[in-house]
Amino acid sequence: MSTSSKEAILAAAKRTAMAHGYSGLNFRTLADEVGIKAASIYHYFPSKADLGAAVAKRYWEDIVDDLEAISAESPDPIRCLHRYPGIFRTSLENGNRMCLCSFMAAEYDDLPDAVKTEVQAFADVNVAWLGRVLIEAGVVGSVESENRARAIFAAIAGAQLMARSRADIALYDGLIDSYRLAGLLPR
Amino acid sequence: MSTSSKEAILAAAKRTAMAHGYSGLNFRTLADEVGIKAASIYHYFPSKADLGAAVAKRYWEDIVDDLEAISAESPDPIRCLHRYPGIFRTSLENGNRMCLCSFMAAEYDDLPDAVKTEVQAFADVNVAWLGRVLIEAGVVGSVESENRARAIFAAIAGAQLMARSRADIALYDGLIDSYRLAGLLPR
DNA sequence: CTGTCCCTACCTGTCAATTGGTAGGGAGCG
DNA sequence: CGCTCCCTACCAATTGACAGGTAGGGACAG
Repeated sequence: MSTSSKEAILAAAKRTAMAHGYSGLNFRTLADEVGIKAASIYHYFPSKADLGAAVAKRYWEDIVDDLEAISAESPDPIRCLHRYPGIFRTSLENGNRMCLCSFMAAEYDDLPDAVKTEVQAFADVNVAWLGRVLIEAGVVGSVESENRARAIFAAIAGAQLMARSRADIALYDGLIDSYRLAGLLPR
Repeated sequence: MSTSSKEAILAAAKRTAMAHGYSGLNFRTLADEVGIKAASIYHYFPSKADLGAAVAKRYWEDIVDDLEAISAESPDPIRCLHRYPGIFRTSLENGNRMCLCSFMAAEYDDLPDAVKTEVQAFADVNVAWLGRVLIEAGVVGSVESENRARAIFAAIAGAQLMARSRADIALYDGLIDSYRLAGLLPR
């Protein structure tokens, strides 16, 4: 097969979790989408918690790739910062989905520990990248960079959440514009 | 009884939904908390969708009261804006819970239409209040007030989400500080 | 004052569907 | 043979929902 079942399971689980969260994942629906039987998923993932953790981990690993791609393609750090909101915009474009880890942040209380860890890692890699680029761009000093990075990350997650609740990408774009106008993001 | 069963159901459902979302609501657990049987809830709410809509509606109605209280107690609109983040902070203080409607915004795809309506109403009343106070404070003109209000609302919702995923109120406070430093919120 | 009627506020019992998870088997490959 | 990959056939628990019953109280006619 061109893609293994394990990869297909991860891909389908990612799509589902971005629309319905961790609690919205279930083995039968997932198996149908992949074209195998529910019990077969247990061959690759011993439990739902393991699957959830694997999906969340793969999710932030993919985001790291995207961030590195932006850095590689845009030598100008300001240009990188301009492109950053596009990552979250993509989820909305893709069937009004949202960031897996934002959804799971809401589900925090019901998440297995292994999944919580990966959700936090997602925020960490985003904040790390943002902090680095903010310093390069000279937007803030190294002391404030992490706080500002967190603020940008949280604000964009909130914008995505609000836009999703109206199924309105233009609302997302407007919020990003407002963040720039207000001074949270560079112009 | 001092409080009717209907009110007790609404209160318990609110507490649960703020921690586990709409999908986390279930009639048996709810009934146990109230001290009645699951079937009895149907006497007050014909379906889970009706219960969800009633809880979300009550939620934003209570927020309207809180906002009016802030306006009444603080003649200075800047002081009102300073106090606004406290509303979302309270949820975190209360067992690391989060805004009911932020949670439900994530669950958007699985929400009955009646519930969606109330979730959007929550955002509307917040944005309306913020927009009004922003104008009074002279932070922005009447043209930009709604956009800025939405930006503040979304950013604070995002801050709450991020703080919840770490069960860390200090993180929330830090984010609000950063919003002020960056110019999104008035100093 | 009394019997009838209907309402509110619950209850017991049950159902069908969905869920995460398990036991054990089989086909094919090295 | 042993390993990978996937299957059939289950199970127990949970869930939203429903049917039908009952205790108590108020209203009101006779």
